[in-house]
Amino acid sequence: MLYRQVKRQLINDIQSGFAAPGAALPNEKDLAQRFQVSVGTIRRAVDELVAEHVLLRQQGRGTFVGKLDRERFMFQFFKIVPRDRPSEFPEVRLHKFAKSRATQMEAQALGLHGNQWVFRIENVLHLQGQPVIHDRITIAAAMFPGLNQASFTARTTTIYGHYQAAFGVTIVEADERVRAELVLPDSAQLLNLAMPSPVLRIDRVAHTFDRKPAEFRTSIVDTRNFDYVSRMREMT
Amino acid sequence: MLYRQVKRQLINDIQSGFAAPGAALPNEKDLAQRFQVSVGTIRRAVDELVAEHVLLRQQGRGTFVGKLDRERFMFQFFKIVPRDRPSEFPEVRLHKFAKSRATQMEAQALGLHGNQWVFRIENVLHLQGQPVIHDRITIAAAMFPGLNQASFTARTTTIYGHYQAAFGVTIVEADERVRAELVLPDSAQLLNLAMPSPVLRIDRVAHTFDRKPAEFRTSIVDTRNFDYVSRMREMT
DNA sequence: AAGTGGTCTAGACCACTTG
DNA sequence: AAGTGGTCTAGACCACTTT
Repeated sequence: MLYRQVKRQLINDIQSGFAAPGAALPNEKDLAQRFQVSVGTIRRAVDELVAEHVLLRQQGRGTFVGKLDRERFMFQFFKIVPRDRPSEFPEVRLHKFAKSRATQMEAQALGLHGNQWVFRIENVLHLQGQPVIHDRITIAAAMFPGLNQASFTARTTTIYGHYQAAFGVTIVEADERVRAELVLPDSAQLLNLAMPSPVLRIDRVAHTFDRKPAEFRTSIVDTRNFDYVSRMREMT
Repeated sequence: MLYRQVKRQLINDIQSGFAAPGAALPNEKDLAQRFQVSVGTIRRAVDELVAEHVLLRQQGRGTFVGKLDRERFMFQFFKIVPRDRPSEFPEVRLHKFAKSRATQMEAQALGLHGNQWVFRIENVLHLQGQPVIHDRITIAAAMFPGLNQASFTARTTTIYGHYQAAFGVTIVEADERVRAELVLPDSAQLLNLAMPSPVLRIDRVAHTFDRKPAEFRTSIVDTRNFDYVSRMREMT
């Protein structure tokens, strides 16, 4: 299980900031020397991290730490697509930003004990010029020290890219539970929906390494013109 | 790209029935000799098929052709789970079985040209004793020659297991599009729902090897007590 | 004890990117 | 031309299952 130890070390390098998002790793021979293992063992460890999109290999160029930019967010974490059109990056408008105590449900989803402080962020996502998604995000204040509305709004990347660049929190996977509901008044107003309308509700827990929960998000989606897409394959 | 050729050969062995579901493959050394490659190349090809759940490796015992039994169906293809309970295998009740001409939408989903014959199968799936899912399945008659209601009903395994055992059609992946709708009268009656009720609608295209479409299925789900779950990771 | 897959090694050669 | 990752080889040794 040498390759497991190598993988763990590489993850540590990323979490500690020693290997920054977008930066190149040493070549495989050098890594092999550093860890005192063969190149094949390095490749096995890197193989897994590439499969998880944590690292990115480019033949002839090198191996790089994955950045949570728009492209990666769209293909890995954004599953709302137009019914008969190509996919599109949403326009995100901040609706609310607050700091308060976690509810019991939030604490459970985020693995907190007691009434820890959390940030609560609400966004309305627009597609093709129309409001389509109402997001409520909850994150533990302890994991994102110093976060505030100004810095959050001033970010130049995706929300997950901001978590990664500003707080060293790399989101690597997410679990979602989806159901159909009648829209509630607050979301109806934000999404310009009549009052009984069916909407999709998505509860997502996003995790960083070692399946540690980092974000809880509930999305209300108007699916008159958009679908939630899912591909069933592999599923490790 | 030798390992690609080996993988293709192994898939052919499964599709042709030469390697039957549940049967053991020759050991890695013998495979290496048969294909005139090294064991490492065999391992690489088998690695990928194991990741796709087409093959199953058991240390000390051997490598086996994956069977689409209840366990595999549940963890790979059945994503409707109780909100606060462990998952459960559904009781499937046949509601309709018919042979007719494909609609344009079905023909497109299944990659047919013209008004080919299709089987249309409707099921009601029960969970915890209650009707929860209304399935409409469409499959091309040409891909399932000789299928009839008697043999379909008499199957002793899952529907996908039946495709595999009786017709050599192995489902390996599925694409789904999910949305919220108000239930229509026919589904409302089958699921005992009042008449405006929000339900989940899932359009699924299931594929066999080489992404060849094999089944189109629309599921209407009562999500008052159940969720559609999805895990975002890897996503090759 | 014999047979299976699981891990690791050391090295060769190829394909691609960059200067 | 030099440096990177991608493929393939041949073999050693380990862990597990079965007889």
